Amino acid sequence: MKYSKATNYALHTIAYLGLLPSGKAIGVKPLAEIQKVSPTYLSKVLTTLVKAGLIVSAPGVKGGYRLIKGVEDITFLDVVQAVEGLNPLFHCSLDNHVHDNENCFIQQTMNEAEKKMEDHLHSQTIAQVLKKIDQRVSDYLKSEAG
Amino acid sequence: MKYSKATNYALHTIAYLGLLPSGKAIGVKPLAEIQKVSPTYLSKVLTTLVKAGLIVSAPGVKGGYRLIKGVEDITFLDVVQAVEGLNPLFHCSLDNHVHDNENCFIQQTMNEAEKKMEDHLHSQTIAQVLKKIDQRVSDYLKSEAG
DNA sequence: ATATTATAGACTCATCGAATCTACAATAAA
DNA sequence: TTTATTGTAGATTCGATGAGTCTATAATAT
Ligand code: SF4
Ligand code: SF4
Repeated sequence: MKYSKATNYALHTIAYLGLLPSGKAIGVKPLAEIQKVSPTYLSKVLTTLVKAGLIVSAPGVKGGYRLIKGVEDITFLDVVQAVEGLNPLFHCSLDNHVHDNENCFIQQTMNEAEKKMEDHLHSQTIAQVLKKIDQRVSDYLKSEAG
Repeated sequence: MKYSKATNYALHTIAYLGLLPSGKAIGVKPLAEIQKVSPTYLSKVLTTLVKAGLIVSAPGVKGGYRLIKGVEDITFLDVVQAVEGLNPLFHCSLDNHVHDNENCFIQQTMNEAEKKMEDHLHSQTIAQVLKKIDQRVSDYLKSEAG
């Protein structure tokens, strides 16, 4: 079990967008170049973020992607769920309702555990990334922006 | 991202073993029958639990699987990690060490979140499953034991 | 109009979960 | 010691899905 690469790309892209001057958009090409991924694929990932309401996109010459909300209002959970979806990590194997799913302690425990993880992801914002990010990372991202 | 079916089988099997009289072993066939999975595949899953030190196996006529420790000493985390492994859910995409991995807030946050989940899984034991398990489940398991 | 940029869909490829099959090793009971 | 029983290991298969490519299309600023 592991997070998809798409989640990785999404998190990094959001952080990168947070470094831009407010309201400024940037195309997928430089974003893809930094992360060493193909533009078309990254675009596909970013489109899911658009649909999730985290960023907006605009075609055309001065188009690209930009944040909607401030980075202090975007949580890790927002990004992770936008990419990974909302299905629980653990799912009961029995389709037939032999068991009382409501009161099943196995499901309950597994879901509670997942919730703990989600709670933490919800408590951390992208703003904190930009604050605490290692200076070298910031410099690197800025230099790659060209 | 989701837990494998193997984790599901493992959790249920451990719970089932916990229902047996102390020290008694049971073969893979009834275990597989209850969970509607092939014996050979379940055996493969259980072998990983053997290697993880959660259960012991014995070949031969009166052989089978049985628990080593009491159910109050087996945590969800034990079972989950035995099957899913120890690799973190999130892994940095950059091989080259352009960034300071130690201080990266993205990795840090994702790993902390995973740890929250693990902490909860560590706090819950199989004993609690057997205590809180819905009576119908218990009855079902026992009846299937034949 | 035209260059630029995002989007959508079909498609490919590799990986991995899930499972099967078979051969083999170990053990208790006869 | 033989024999039936049971777990183990390896090779192999199958399908789903993550990851990515390619191409065509739509939208927009200049
Ligand atoms: S014990 Fe819980 S998780 Fe397992 S089959 Fe029953 S309801 Fe599902
Ligand atoms: S920002 Fe963190 S997770 Fe991303 S590439 Fe750098 S070290 Fe890795």
